[in-house]
Formats: sequence, C-alpha cells, structure tokens
Amino acid sequence: MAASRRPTLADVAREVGVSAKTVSRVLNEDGPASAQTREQVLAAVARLGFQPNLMARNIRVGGPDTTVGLVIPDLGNPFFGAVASSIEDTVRDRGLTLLMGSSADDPERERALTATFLARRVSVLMVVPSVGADHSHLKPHRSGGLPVVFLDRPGTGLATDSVVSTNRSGAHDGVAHLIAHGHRRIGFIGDLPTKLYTRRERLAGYREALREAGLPDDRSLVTNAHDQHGASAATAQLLALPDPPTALFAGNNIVALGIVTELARSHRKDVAVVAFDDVALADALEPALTVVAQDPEEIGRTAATAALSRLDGDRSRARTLTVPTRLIVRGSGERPAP
Amino acid sequence: MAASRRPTLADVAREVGVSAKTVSRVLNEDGPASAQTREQVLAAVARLGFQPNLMARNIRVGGPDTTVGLVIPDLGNPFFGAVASSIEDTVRDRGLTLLMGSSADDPERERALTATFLARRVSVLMVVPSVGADHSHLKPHRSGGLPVVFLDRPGTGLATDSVVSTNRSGAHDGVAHLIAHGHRRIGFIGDLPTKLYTRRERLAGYREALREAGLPDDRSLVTNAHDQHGASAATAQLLALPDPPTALFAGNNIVALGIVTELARSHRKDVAVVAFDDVALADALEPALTVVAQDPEEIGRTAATAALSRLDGDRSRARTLTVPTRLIVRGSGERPAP
DNA sequence: TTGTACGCGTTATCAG
DNA sequence: CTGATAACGCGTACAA
Repeated sequence: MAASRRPTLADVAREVGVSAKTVSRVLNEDGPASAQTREQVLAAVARLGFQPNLMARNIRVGGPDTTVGLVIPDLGNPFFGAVASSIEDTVRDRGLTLLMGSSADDPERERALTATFLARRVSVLMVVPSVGADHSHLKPHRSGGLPVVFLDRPGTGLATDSVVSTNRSGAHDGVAHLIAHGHRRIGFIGDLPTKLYTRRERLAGYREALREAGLPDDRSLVTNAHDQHGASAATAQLLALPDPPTALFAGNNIVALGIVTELARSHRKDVAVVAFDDVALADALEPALTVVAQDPEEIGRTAATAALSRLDGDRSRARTLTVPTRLIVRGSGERPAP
Repeated sequence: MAASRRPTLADVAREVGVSAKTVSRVLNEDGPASAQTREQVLAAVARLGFQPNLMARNIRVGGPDTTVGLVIPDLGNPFFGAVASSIEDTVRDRGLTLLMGSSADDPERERALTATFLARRVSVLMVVPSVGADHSHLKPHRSGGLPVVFLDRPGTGLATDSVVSTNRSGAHDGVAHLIAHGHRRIGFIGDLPTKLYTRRERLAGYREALREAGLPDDRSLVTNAHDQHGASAATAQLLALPDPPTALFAGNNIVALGIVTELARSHRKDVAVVAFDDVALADALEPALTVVAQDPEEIGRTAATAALSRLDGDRSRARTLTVPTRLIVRGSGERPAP
C-alpha cells in the first residue's frame, strides 16, 4: 500500500516498448502513429492509470498555465458567488480552470494571493481590489501580456480593464425614486470603510439626487456598517434621531439584510426602503423590497470576455466597462412619506 | 512593448554573477550564503521582479502541488459558497490554494473537473458528488495517498471520508415540530432528482416523523422542484389539492425560497412552513421562517480538517463525519393547524 | 511511422 | 560558502 509514484510518460513507454515521445504523440494526437502502437499505448495508459502532468507540460510549452486567478473579498457573499459562477461559465469553454482565493478586503492578503497566482503563471488575473491596495506592482506583468481585469471596483496604480456597475446613476435613481414618493429625509447606510469605491460612488449618487430635488444633505442621515448586524444597529440609530428619516437607502446587499431585519424586528412598516443590489426573498417580504439590482452574471461575463479577448491579442487601450443596474419596484420603495 | 519573457533563476544568477543554485539557496533559505551574496541576490530579484515558477518547482520536487481541488455543484448557491469559504479559511493556514469548479451536478462535468485537478497534482480532492457519478476511478489515487473527501453527500464506489449534515434526523425534527403544532397534512417539496442523497435522507426523516405520529404517508403530498420557480409552482399545486396540506416542509434552501415567495404572492398566511437549511432574511419574513439550519462553516471546516489530517499521514479507516443541524424556531413553523 | 537530443525552470547531489 | 551536473516530466526539432 506504499504511495507508489504516479506513472509518467516514460513508464508507459517502457511498458509498451516504445519511446516516451511516441506515447506523447498518441495522447496529444500529434504526429502520426500506427493503429497498432496507438492501441497498445492507450491500453497501457489505461492499465497504469497514467495522467499527463499538466504542470510539466506547461513548463515545457513555456506559455501561461490554463488557469484564471480570481481574488474576491468573500466567497460567501452571494453577489461575489454569482460573479464567480458567471466567470467560470465563461472561461470554461476555453478550458480554463478557476484558481480562487478570498482577500477579506485585506490588501496584504490580496497581494499574497496575486503573488501565488503569478507564481503559478495564471493566464488571466481577475481581482476585486481591496481598499488601500496598490496595483502598480502588476504593471510589468500586464505589459508582459498578462490580462488583468478589475471587478466591481477599479484598481489603483495600473491602467487596465475594469468592470463596474452603474453605481452612481443606480443609486441616484433609487434615491430619486424615494423622493418621487414624497420623502425628504432619506437615510443612507453604506459600506465600510467609507473609502470603498462602491460606497463613494453610491453615496455620490445619493447626494446628486438630493441636490437635484433641492433637498439638504444632512450629514446625520449618512452612516455605515460593515456587516448585517452593524446595519441593523445603524438602522435603529437613524430611526431614533430627533428628526428621523422616513426612508432608507441601503448601500449594498448585506446592509439591506440588516435594515430589513431591523425594521421587521421593530415592526416599523412605515419606513420606505430601497436597496442597492438584489437579495434573495426580496419579493417575499412585506412589503416586497424595492432594489437597484446589479447584474452579477453580466459583470462576470463581461469581465471574463474582456480578459479572453486580451488573451487573444487585443491590445487596445484599457477600458472601463459599465454594467447597468435596474430599478426593480416591489413595494418598499413606494411607501408614501407621512 | 514586446511580451518579454519572465525572468528566471538563471537570469537573476547572471545578473549577480553567481550560479542559479545560489540564488535558489538564498530564496529558499536553504543552504548557507554569505551576507554579501544574499544581499546582491535579493536586490537583483527585486530589480528584475523575479518570481519563482511554482510549477517548475513542483515538477522538480515531485510531491503534490500546494492546491486543493474543490468540486461543487453551483458556486452561486449560498450554501456551497459558505462551505467553500470555510474550506478556504481552513486550508489557507497550510499555504494551500483553492482550485475550484462547478459541476452543475453533471457527472461528466464532475469527472472532467476531477481529471483536471488530478492532472495538476492537487494535494487534496474535495467533491460534492453529482447524482449518478461513480468514484471508483479515484481508488488508485486514494490508495496512492491522495486525501479525498466527499461533501454534503457520500460518494459512490470509493471508501473515503465524507461529511454530511444530519439530514434524516434534522428533517424528522422539523416535521415533528409541525406535527406538534397540530398539523396532520404536511407537504414535502424536495430536491430534484429524487435520487439525490440529501433528498432521500430528508424525505426519509419526513416519513419517520409521520409514522411516529401515526399519520398516513400520502404520496400526493410529496413533490419536487429543481429551482425556485419550480418550488413556487409545486407550492401552488399542493395548495390547490382537494384536501390540501396545512403545512409545508422545504427540502432545501432554494425550495424554501420558492415556497415562501409563492405563499407571499398568494397571501396565504395560514400555511405553516419549516425549511431545511437556513436562508438570508428568514427572520425578516412575516412570520419569520422556522428552519432546520445546516452549519456550512462547520461542514467545510470538518471536511478540510479531515483532509489535512490525512495529508499528515492519518491512515485510519474512512469515516463519515456528521455535522448536526439545529431547529431554529422563528414563527412560520409554529402556526397552529386550523 | 518512430526515435534521439535537447530544453523548459527548478532543486538535489556532490564536489570544490 | 559556492558551483557544476543531473534530474523532474514533458514537448519541440530534427533525424532516421
């Protein structure tokens, strides 16, 4: 039961009585081979359970490995799960395998992950940049031909493709929707840290909408949370203000969970809510949750497609690809202001 | 702007004027090296942006690659996302990187993925087995020392570790809970295909609970769905029966979404519901959703820990590790029968 | 149709 | 302390 070495080309060759190269030829359908040897080789391959060593092959061929390195903040977040799923669907047709890791939005972990991926010579690098991360160290790789694509947020210090949602206009539309229903005091609960790109953009959209409507930008109505519980607490806090908001805008899906949960707990049915990013069960709530839906599938597909076209030699300048959001009216955002 | 070759050990060596091996020594803190050369080498490494080629290293060392191959049915399903996240957290400490792919529950895709992983000489293979897949082909690898762990469901044709939830007793408890609240006609909406392990186990738990209570096992109350929409349709269908159920048991998280959504759409507040597997926003529903919660983090951690201990030479016989479920009472399961 | 020589980038071995 | 040489498993180039 000793852990015997995995069989190699040479083992198969010896077994059949041919050269290693002949075996290689048969397996890769490369050069010609007599039906006779082909059969013998295939038989031996099956008998020994030989499987070519992909790493050895790649090192020889010299090209990049058939993998896609993907860094996301949190594998457990449904949004990123959906994005990853879509990426995989897209690159699978090219025979690429996903190499994944989560950064927890920590620049150091992100850097460690990308380093691992680069050491593995991934064909493509796709990253959701962590706050505070600098990407200028990817420059030589990028100009060396490695496609690098930023997801959800733009990177820093590197001109390359990125794919983002229409954060600003989406948030604007969501908030304008609340204003159209008579709300004048609208709370904003956003991501943490506040420097986060999506947070900034969505907040900007929120402010734009307020400004357009001639509403004051009351700082006390803008707050943050970095998880569901925090969002619940922030909700309670906003509603306890002397002059509380009559509507809330959620800066992301996790915040939305917290807001909705807190409103349900405190039986506050009078507060209007619009959330950025859709969540499961949104339409089973009472009232159903109105959202500015992102399109994670499209984000993933767009990013993967861009990366593959770079892989195919597209040398045009770096683009920022924008995936539209869509306001889905379900009820919570249409509650009239008192 | 030519895609210049990535620098190699030899390049660094030439730059400094030493041999490749010396550079290797410095980087791996292997043999001794004078402070002088060490510094020069490190400087050259930084200057050239050299990164050792992990594939080349592995091919030389011969051992398995520092990767974990993970096959799950669907990256977008929050349950599997949470499991994957937990696995990653656990193996990261060992310097292992996640190699992931989704099988869509298709045996052929599963097989293709595992083949890729094996060709990459993963250190560990973790698989959520697809329905109908046979795993006897993994036997030689497993006896060759490769840790193989099945997740969520046991595999077929291979004696190895697997990690599953207490599906049967969990479902039993959930259904018994409904019975305790007076329900005598309880609908079951399960996974598809019906051969799926989790589906069978949970259905068995459902039947056990009925039997214990002396209730008939009415086949017309047992149905299936393979996505959220299907579950909604199945819900409507069950409730349209001449003698409809007064309570529903959801066989998984996706089915739960469908049931809850359909009940909300049709304003049926009188139907009790218990779901297997927790879902986001469960406690924001009205009534909040009572669930038999799985523990995806623990499942992932348990599986990863088992795999790592095998990697460390644990040769004890294959175990089936069971992760307990927990009934979380929130409201929907406590509605009394009419 | 098949084999030989060599190289990919790295590390092990053993000599200096 | 350092270097030359071989080797890992495979593919390319060319010859037989």
